[in-house]
Amino acid sequence: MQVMTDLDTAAARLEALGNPTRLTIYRTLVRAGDPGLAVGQVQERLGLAASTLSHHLHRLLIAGLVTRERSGTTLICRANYHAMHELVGYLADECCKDVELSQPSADQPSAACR
Amino acid sequence: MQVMTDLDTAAARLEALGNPTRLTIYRTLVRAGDPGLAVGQVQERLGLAASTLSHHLHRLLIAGLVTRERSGTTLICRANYHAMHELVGYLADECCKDVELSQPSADQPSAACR
DNA sequence: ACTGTATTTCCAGAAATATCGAAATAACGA
DNA sequence: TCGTTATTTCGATATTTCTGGAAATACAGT
Repeated sequence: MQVMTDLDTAAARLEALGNPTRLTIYRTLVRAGDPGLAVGQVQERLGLAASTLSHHLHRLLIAGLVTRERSGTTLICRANYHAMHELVGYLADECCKDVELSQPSADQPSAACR
Repeated sequence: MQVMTDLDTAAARLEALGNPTRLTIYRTLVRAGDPGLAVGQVQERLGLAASTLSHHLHRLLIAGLVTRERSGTTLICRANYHAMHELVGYLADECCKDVELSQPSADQPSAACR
């Protein structure tokens, strides 16, 4: 697994997920799994204004956490597991060495969790 | 490990970490390890205005990601590994079932990562 | 009590964010 | 090309966030 080295990238993804509405959207897409969901289906499930949803999806998209693919007039959205995995890997490196193994840092190793 | 069930709590922690300055502060505290760092030491290392640093530390504090303890006139800050571990666990449950095991959800299981 | 050090709180301004309705765009089918 | 459906972009407003200087608070030592 490729370790995310860019702190700003990690921060951008954390910020993208750090909004209850967007985290709910992301969660919905994760649970939808491989087939993904059309924008309209997400809107239906969450009851957001179309423009609001579009705005949040855009944020998730530019953060790399969601991918989109056109299928006719509808756009299919999917959670990008790779980006999330990178992010979790980054957090694990920063804190919880026991969740994911990583190259030892020059600094003193962080204490084990729990 | 206790699974974090509150989406809003997760979002609050993600938001707290989703700012480059705060992520840097948090990272600094993680690397400082068990002895922690005084607020002034963090300020010294990162070169922030005292009030700005105080503001960000407060955000991390109320998110539960950092703990503080007074030692004389200085306040010692430490990364709260438990909170981070909970957060990583939550993200893993939402996305990457292969990082952490969790109770199966009623919805269809999310696809494996990578 | 007074002084010095460490840190927070208060204040204010600039910038970013969240929300939603209305209008615009994209793609399909007839 | 026209109409319909799906989605985004635009515009506008209310709220929140980020930043840092100045003042206030907390503690220790004398």
